Amino acid sequence: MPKPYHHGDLYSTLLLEAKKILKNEGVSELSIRKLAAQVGVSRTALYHHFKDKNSLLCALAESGFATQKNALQTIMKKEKSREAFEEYVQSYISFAANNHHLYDLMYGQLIWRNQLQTDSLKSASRTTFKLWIKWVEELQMEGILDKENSPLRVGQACWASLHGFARLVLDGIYVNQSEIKEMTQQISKMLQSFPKN
Amino acid sequence: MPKPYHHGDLYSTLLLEAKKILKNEGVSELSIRKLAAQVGVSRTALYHHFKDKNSLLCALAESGFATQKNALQTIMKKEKSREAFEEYVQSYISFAANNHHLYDLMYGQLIWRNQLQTDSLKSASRTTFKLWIKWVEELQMEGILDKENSPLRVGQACWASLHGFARLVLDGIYVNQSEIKEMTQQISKMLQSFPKN
DNA sequence: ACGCTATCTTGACAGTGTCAACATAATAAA
DNA sequence: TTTATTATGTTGACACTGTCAAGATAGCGT
Repeated sequence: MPKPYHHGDLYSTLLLEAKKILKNEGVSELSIRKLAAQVGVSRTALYHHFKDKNSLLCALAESGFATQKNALQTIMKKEKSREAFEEYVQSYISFAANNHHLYDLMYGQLIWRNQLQTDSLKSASRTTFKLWIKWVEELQMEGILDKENSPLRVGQACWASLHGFARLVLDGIYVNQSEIKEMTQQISKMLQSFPKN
Repeated sequence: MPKPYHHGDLYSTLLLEAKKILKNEGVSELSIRKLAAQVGVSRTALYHHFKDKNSLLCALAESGFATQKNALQTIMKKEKSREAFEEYVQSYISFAANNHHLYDLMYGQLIWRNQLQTDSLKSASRTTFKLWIKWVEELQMEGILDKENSPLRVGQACWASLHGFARLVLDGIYVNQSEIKEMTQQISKMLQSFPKN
């Protein structure tokens, strides 16, 4: 039986296969033509399901925000403690390390520079960020994070630090694996607020 | 008089013109063919002066590390104070903001991922980093930065925060200009160590 | 059965980096 | 000074890339 002219569920298949390529080879190796070949479809079939390559990348990034949001939600159910905060910091860096190329996509210039985000991606990332700020506020009330500044400010500052460290690790500027865990702990401590006396 | 077959100083001219394109249009718009056309030379003339495109990009990044090193050197001559530290934080973010695409190149994955750096670039960046660590040590001795950890660790952690914030600004994730200065101050404060009682 | 629309295909175009082969100029050796 | 060598610049070609236009095929509602 020859393969049918219509694929049936090309949208999902493309996303799935694109995820594989992204995970294994990185965004630089994710070309539309290669993806199409791997799925067994012509070069331009994708354009009936995604506006362009950017839309595909946005869809991939969006799924990343969903998993990050889930991770946040589960940790927010736990007791608010310094240990929980460190655990989150640890998991944030782990997520970045284990999803190298996806993280690039989620927070990299490829999509964000020049505001190329899909509306759908915008709202997904905003939702995740808002949840993060909410948790920061809760931790502030517990005295774990600095109370002197607004949840938004503290959340932004903490996230900047996490993101910066993640980037340095991912970009190969910090490479020593044993250092990384140690440094993660230190950053976690550095971000916390401790009683002054 | 027709233009001579040999350019005379093509290496410098290529670097200069590449810098212009990088500054005005970004690395994504810096193509070898466009650069060659702009200089008035054939597409492949560059290959007699640079091994490949990556080498050209490394050379550009290298010049960035030189200016960052100079900035560090001048501020290190000043009195070691909390104000000096904040000034450096401010200048770091300013450098990133004013040299958008150059900063991308210096710390971005394009060069660092997969260890594509030129030996020359490696040593330039290492020199700048070592100087930074040295200053951190001096600030530790003044009680401005945390003394409990090694200069290397504290320097890495601080730099991660600066880099992270710079990236978020450059990638258009933080855009509000008025917020940026305020946040820079907060990060500067957050990184400093204050007496516990 | 007919027409409409969604889906998929091939052909084409303007880009990209870079290798091979060749042309020209400057420089070192005879 | 002539000759050989090396440095520098040129054109042609190749394998890529994303995406538009036009045409082919299938499914679905009327």
